[in-house]
Amino acid sequence: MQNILSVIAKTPLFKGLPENQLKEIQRITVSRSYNKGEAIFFEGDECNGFYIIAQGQVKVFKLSFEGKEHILHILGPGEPFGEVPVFSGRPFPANSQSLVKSRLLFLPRAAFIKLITANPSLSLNMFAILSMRLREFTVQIENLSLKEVPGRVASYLLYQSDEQGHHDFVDLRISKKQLASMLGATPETLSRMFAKMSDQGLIEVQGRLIRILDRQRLTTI
Amino acid sequence: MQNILSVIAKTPLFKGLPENQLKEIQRITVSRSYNKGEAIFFEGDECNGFYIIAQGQVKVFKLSFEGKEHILHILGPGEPFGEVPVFSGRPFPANSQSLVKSRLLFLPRAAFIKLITANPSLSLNMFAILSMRLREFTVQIENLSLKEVPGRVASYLLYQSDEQGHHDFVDLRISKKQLASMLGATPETLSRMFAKMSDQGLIEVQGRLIRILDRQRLTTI
DNA sequence: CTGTTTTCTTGATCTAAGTCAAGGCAAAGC
DNA sequence: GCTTTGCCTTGACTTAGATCAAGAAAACAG
Repeated sequence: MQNILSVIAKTPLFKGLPENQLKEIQRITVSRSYNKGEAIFFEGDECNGFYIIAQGQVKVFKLSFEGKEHILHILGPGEPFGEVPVFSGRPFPANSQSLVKSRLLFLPRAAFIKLITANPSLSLNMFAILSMRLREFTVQIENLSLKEVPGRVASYLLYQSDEQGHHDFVDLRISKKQLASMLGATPETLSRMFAKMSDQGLIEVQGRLIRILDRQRLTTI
Repeated sequence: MQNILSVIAKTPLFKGLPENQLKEIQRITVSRSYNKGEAIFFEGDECNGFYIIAQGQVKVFKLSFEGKEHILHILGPGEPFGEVPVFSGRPFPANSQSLVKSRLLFLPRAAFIKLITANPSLSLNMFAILSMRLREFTVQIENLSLKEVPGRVASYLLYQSDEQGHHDFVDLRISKKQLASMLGATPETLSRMFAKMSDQGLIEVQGRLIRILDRQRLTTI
């Protein structure tokens, strides 16, 4: 198990900060453990801090009135979440749940705001992260409203393969049910899309590993 | 025509800042004019600054491969836009176009970063703005993927009536075609929904003015 | 290893909403 | 004034994807 300091040092949020600042951050963080399936916060909860993932995997999601779920983010080690309401001063806008056994670092609101006020380079990092989230949401909204399911699947695969640094395969790293929830579709539909795309020679599905056979054609869907 | 300083002072991004900081911001801004329909920037353009609307109205939108347009925002006086890529150092993620004759303030990237580094309270104000917008996107995603068109129309009307400070009517202020685009639907479908909701005694449509007849029932759609 | 639970796949059916088409209306321009 | 252009509405038709259902394949717990 890594110590708090090394986790903090690797988080993009704190990149470029001097050692003494990192230690100061370490002083205000609290480590918390969550079991698989355990709730971290609920939509509407008051927010008195945000989280950084030390180990594990977490989902942030919305629930419809009928209990249907849409996953907004799936986050892994080093990534912060729940930071939005820290600044808006409003309750959490979505739910969060641990997908596996996870260890999280909790940063209390007041202490963090003090820190960020005193440190311009931390501010810039935070701006970059918030901007990035905004951009991701922009893409998600674009996909949901302009593309149909096959198009969303294709752009997800292309985006992830870039992100993972490969050009001919993608490791989904999440269940297909969860992927369906992220793409705004049902598991049945996603399954059919994978089958169809396989028939068309676009991809090859082996469990959670998707081999990209025709990248070119995939971009035009 | 208002002067630059009074526009800056009213912008949510800078509201509440002391006079001297406002003047510093004023010093780095450039005023630019745009005609109706004129492009402000395109998706993929390098971002060397962002904009604030002094006068007029602007849309920020994405284009699908087939040329279908999805409006992300319609912005009016005092509202900033294009600030997202300033910090992440990425190109513009969407297109922007002036809907009417507009005057915009342009804030160059380099000068602005310098300013922010020197002003922590400016940062905190801007964090709050970004966070609010992220919250709004969260709601938009929820609406798109968890609700059907009638539900989206209903929540838009309810949200806007609150926003405008009325409880029994809404002035759309944009064309129904544009509204349809914002809600991820076609103009035909929106028209049918308005007709249906009128039949059901939920609303009354008079051009761009929508009278809310049964607020209670509208929330349950 | 074995039973249990969850995930995944495939088929049959249904429906919300998109597309195509045509007519009416209103604002903008000559 | 008239004409043009774009906006809005309504109808007929089509289709993408949801739902329901049931079996196969993994993942998990004891």
